[in-house]
Amino acid sequence: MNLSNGAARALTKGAIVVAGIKDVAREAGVSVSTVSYVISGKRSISAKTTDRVMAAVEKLGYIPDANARKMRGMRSQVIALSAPIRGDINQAKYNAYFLHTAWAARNAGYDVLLLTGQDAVNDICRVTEGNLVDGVVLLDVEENDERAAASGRLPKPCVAIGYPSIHKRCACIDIDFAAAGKKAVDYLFDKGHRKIVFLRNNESDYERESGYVVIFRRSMLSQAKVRGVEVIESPRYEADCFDAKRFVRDTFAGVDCPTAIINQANASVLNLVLQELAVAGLSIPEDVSVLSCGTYLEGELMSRPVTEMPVMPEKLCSRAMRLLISAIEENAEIMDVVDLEAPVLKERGSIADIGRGDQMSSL
Amino acid sequence: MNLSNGAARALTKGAIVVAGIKDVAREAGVSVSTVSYVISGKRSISAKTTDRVMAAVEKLGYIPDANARKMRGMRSQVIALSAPIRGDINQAKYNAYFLHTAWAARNAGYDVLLLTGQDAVNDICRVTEGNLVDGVVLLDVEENDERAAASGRLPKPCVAIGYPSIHKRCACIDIDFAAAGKKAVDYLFDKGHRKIVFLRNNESDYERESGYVVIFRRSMLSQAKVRGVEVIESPRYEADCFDAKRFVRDTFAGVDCPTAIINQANASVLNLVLQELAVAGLSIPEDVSVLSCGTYLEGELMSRPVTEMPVMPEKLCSRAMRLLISAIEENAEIMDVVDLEAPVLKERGSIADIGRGDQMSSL
DNA sequence: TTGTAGGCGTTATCAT
DNA sequence: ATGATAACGCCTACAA
Repeated sequence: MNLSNGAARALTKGAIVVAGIKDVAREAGVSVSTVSYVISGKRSISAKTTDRVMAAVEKLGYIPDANARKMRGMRSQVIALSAPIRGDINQAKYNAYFLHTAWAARNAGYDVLLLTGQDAVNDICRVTEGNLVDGVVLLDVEENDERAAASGRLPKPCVAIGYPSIHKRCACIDIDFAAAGKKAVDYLFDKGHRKIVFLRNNESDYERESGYVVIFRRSMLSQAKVRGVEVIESPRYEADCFDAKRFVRDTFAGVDCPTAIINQANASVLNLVLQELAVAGLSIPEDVSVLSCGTYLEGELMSRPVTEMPVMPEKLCSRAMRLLISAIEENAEIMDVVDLEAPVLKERGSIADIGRGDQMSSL
Repeated sequence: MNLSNGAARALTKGAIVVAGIKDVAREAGVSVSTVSYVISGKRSISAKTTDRVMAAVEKLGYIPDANARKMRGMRSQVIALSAPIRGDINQAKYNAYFLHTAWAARNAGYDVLLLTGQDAVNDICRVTEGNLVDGVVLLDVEENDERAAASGRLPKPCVAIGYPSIHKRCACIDIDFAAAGKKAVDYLFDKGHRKIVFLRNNESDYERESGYVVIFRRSMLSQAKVRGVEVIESPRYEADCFDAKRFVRDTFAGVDCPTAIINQANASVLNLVLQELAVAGLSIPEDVSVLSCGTYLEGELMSRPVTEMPVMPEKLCSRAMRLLISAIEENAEIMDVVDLEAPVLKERGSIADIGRGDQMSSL
């Protein structure tokens, strides 16, 4: 008999009583190990004992202490999600990734710890080395991402949603934006377009070399050169400062104006442009074709459907999570995995074939 | 001398070595308690010893195990953020709250654990009783919120951003939407408006009695009755299915059409309406006045500025966090706190005074 | 089938 | 000023 705490061991936290495994054991009239085994199911226990124990668990509302459990080398069942807030806090694009990551994690029995601090590398080290989390997902990965570069030192597996140039021991999941840039040009080329305007993303994303934004643009421009397609770039703008009226006026005023728009801006900006095109009397796709890339317009309220090469957060998140879980639970070696998904083009009738259909392009 | 593990105690996790406090102690040639005190600073240690210990900490990259720490009754420095995903996963409105909560938490030295599972009450119990978190923030609170109703049983403090009818032992932080509904009507009344169209939020929010949406509408309608203001309600619609063209046509076709819009829909819907108003040749505020409520348009890309009574997530989140932290760190009794902020009206020139200025209303 | 006991890494309470 | 050691709550090898 344990003298020091054989008596009522129920702890009071504030006004609320939290039962421990010993309380359950006493209530059920068995030993603590029996309770533990009933719960973990790692040993066969007689039905009668099991019932008594479960009844006690129910009665006391027993929930094992997550920390004591982890001290025994068990997993914490928590995934860290790194999404550093850089500059303005209005990062609407994160949202889908947050939710889908959390969703995928929960389905695998994990919770998500949100790391949004500026000092991301530090935070990640802290929670992995402190055994707070079992693995890490990197969001909003830049071309030269210091988190990905530091992932080599982490004691837990790590997956990036994105494709940084340095990715020591950190798996990468993304859409193949290089292929996407090429495909966008080829697709429009095949439909006869020879002069295209590129509607840029807001400038801050280029400045910090946000991975996909840069890769797509670079590849698109290079393929345009290959095909002999002329590309005009929209003027640069800061987030929430885009002048759609001016853009439309300047771009589509002259006689030899572009026949298509490749959009890399977000849904709001694109919506404003569509609106201004309508005001200017230009109809889609008769007067102007529109191809949106790196967006996901299906969930957005657009003033008209737009053909796009979407990035689907749900898919990326669930694949990233599957990979991470396999590393956590089956010790799978994922460090060298680079999984770039081929881009998909969703036709929604915003692109016209302007009929120089004599050429063919190979994908 | 401890025989069982006095030797090299550095644990290997995967290929990475994690040092424990014993390793640091051995490296520095001191006892574990000395290391602990150097780190916590709870006892004065000679400068020489301190230096040796810190050097060892640096060298080994020692980071205390968060779990062992918590076993000793320390805080986990983690806040749970409950934002159950109901129905579709495209809950863009959550985003600002996620980021601002995380931001406020980090400033106070806490991380955020995201709980988005369907079974919110269960998740909250699990993480609070399991000592995974020090406190809970409730998001997207409904009129009859089961989480708020269950908060009485939680062993950790809890703050709701919202104002549910039942809130046992759970503090509430929100904007006073009842006052906001009243103020919206009074403001337009004072400017001479006597017939108003209410642009509803999407239907799912009313169905599940999302707190603020319901409270605002109810109070607005009741005050309209008091003032003798006629209110037409926009047709119901599901998320992402709003027909703006039709709404504008049906509402502003006749001779005796409304002179003002009170908007409760999100920025996308409102943008579509503004667009259609322009197409219909109606200008703001000359032909139609617009007052948006429960939105936060400042961060959005609107086709024109709109006067609004904004809900500012940053403010709510930081107040909620302050309150929660005071409960956690100073054992403040916050259970009975209900903190409803007076609504603010941001003029942005979308409302006309149509000049029956003979009446005055008291706020 | 069930009970006993040791240990996970840390902090706090002793003693030195 | 520093060291040894007993908890914290749980899991599991070993004993019965």
